[in-house]
Amino acid sequence: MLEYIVLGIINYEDMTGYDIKKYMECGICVFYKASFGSLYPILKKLTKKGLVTMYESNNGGRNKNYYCITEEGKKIFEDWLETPITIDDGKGTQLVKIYFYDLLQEEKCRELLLKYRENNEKYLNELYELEKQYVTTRNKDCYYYKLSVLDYGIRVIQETIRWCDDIINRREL
Amino acid sequence: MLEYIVLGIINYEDMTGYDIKKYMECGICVFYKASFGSLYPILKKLTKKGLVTMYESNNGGRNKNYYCITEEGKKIFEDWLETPITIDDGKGTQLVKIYFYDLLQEEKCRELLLKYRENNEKYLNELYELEKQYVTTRNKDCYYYKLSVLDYGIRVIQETIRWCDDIINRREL
DNA sequence: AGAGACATGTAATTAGTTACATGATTAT
DNA sequence: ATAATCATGTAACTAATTACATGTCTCT
Repeated sequence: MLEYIVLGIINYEDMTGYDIKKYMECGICVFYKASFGSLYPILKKLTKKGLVTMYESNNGGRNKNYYCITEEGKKIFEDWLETPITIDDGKGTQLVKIYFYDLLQEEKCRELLLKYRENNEKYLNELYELEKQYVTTRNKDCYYYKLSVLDYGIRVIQETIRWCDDIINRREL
Repeated sequence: MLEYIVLGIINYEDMTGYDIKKYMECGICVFYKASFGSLYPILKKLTKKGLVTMYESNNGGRNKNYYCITEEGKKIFEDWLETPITIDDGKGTQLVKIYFYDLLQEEKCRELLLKYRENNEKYLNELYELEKQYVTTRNKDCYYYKLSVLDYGIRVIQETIRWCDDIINRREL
């Protein structure tokens, strides 16, 4: 996951590892937090794979290692970006893809968002099913927090669907 | 994390690894999904640590490996349960603790939930700050999806706070 | 001179996944 | 009989964290 995020970020602009971390802290952090301990090794790995290249640069000051995406890196990133967003991990980290959706054509974007919305609807129905089972087979009072947790899942998915609708229709946020 | 969930589940009732997985699929799955590849090794690890014990049982049918929590296991689990829920991971997996909150005394429970609510308020303000920076320093149209992602984070936290209020006040869900 | 941010990295560890492998029991 | 579900496990791999280690630059 982080590999793709890194590719996506340096796709906008060449950056150092340190810059990438700072960049992530203004937005992507909502879904994903990176540590230097994962970031630097990933930059080396991507270099070895030929998806990025490194060059040193000293704009007046000290030497810094800048990373730049290669053509192959761009391709790998774009393929990832265009694969549908899955919800089966339950953590929503896949949602980070949407952060980069301004790179997609409007039509593709709409298609992917509608697909994602649809998957959320399906998942929501599964949660409703689970809830129904709880309510009918168990004593409600003993399971207050267990039901609450299910309710939380339902609320988040409901909000996700509303949000999808809003961004698909480009409503004022 | 999964270690504590496993402890929490067999704390209710002795179970096999297979049972634990089934059990998780009715509720906890909202936050956490386990595979057998992680579950079985964890059961062995917990046994080695002395937090659970294993016994074979054949209720008429084939032999199955049942796991039972020890006194020490209970202690470890309860300590984990009573430590405040963190939100800094951004994935919300820590929320799974609430699933087990019926084990806590009402007062402790309320205290932990209020603390969690408070942390969410703080985090929400950080997100508002980020959003403000985006809106003032960048061209809004180029950053539509980046802003959307921030907006999503904000909405989820807002919903989380509402949900906290509802369960603290034991409102009908 | 010292604090704090900038900058890069490694080592040990933790936590988990996927795929594979095997076999028993139950319902149709 | 055969498919589905029950049941247990291992091996190879992936992904990440935390703590450590080092040093530079900028501002006050």
